[in-house]
Amino acid sequence: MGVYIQVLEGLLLQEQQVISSEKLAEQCEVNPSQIRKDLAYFGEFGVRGVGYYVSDLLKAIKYFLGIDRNWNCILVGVGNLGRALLRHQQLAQKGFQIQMAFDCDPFKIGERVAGHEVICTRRLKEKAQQMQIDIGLISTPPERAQRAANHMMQAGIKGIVNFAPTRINVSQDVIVDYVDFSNHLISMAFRLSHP
Amino acid sequence: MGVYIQVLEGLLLQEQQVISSEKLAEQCEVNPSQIRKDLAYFGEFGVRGVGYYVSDLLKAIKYFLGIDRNWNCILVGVGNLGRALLRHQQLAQKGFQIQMAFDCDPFKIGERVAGHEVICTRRLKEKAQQMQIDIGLISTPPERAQRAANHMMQAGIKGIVNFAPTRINVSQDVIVDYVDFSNHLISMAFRLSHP
DNA sequence: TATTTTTTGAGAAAAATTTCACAAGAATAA
DNA sequence: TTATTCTTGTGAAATTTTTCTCAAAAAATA
Repeated sequence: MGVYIQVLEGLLLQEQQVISSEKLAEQCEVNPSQIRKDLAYFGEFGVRGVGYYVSDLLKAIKYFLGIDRNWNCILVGVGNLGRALLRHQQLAQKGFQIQMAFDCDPFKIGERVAGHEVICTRRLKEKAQQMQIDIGLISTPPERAQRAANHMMQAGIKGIVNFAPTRINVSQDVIVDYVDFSNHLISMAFRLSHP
Repeated sequence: MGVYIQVLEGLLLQEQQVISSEKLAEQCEVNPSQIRKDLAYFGEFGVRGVGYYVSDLLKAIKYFLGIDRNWNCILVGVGNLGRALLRHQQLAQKGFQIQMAFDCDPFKIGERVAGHEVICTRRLKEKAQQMQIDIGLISTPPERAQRAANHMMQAGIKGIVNFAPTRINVSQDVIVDYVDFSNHLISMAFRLSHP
């Protein structure tokens, strides 16, 4: 689904107004039927004999995915990855704005990174509740991920994206998504060794 | 599959020698049958009535996935994400060693990042061929990703992990894997808006 | 206007994945 | 030794996902 947005935004930039499922499929490297099924899932957006209107389709997808608005995020763990996330343009552009950055290292607290002052993690609840925070990003070392998650839960955050390479335990009403680059490299190693 | 490794390494650290598919499933948040099917795929590693020997299982999985050895990697694009990848301990620990870093920005060329001197991307072919490079990582802005991929293909690299949020075109014998964090945040936004 | 071409939407078919259910092997207890 | 308990490996069943196929709608052409 994210691929569709990526490709459609590219088309918009090239000022292409209409695209068929076949052409879109080519660029996304999937089957045309797949695309039609996916898009039909949230309404009839195509026009038979014509294709899909790029701009309308993009709006519809974004609305459907819930990214037609801003999502307030906070980040815990201002290491290398944390800094990369804080400076990442792409996220803010897509409406995922990292509003605050936390770390428990006294040497980092007070430092400014990409326009944010690094705050002590213990002040997370207090600080995060001043603003409605939707999503928490964890980029701590694995051994501190659970504590970061606990702080986030105490602040009432219901969505956690965990970049630390470890599982975390959360209450039932909290959604966790795991991101681990090593998995991609492992998958690559596997594919290269089984030609 | 990557989850299994993560959890098993945790168990190894806790010096737990044996684990049942049920317990492993619990920690990996999957179905026990799933685990047994997956593991049975590359041989009979369990012992009925007992479970799986953590250390043996880990070795077997790593062998099967092709990560029982080192993989030489290079990176193109020394921006924020590139720096985070260069400094990322996890990757090197898993045997994915980033041997060289390239960038086309004259201000970055010559700079040292995590023990690597940043080299001009035009010298990629020449430099990479001095050592057998297995995998190329792209962490450039999207508009430079294709060029980075071309350089990698010219150097004979057959596996590309693309962190830039754009599709790239490669010859048939090259494997590409796409990594895009925004997709994870999009998926989170979707799940939070459809409770 | 009628015919041909294009392309969607959706039901049917096919393929892949996940889960169930249980025989069989291994350990423990009686 | 024999019975009981545990837990794997695997064929069958269920579910999900993907692909195929084609009627129907829209545009282009004659």
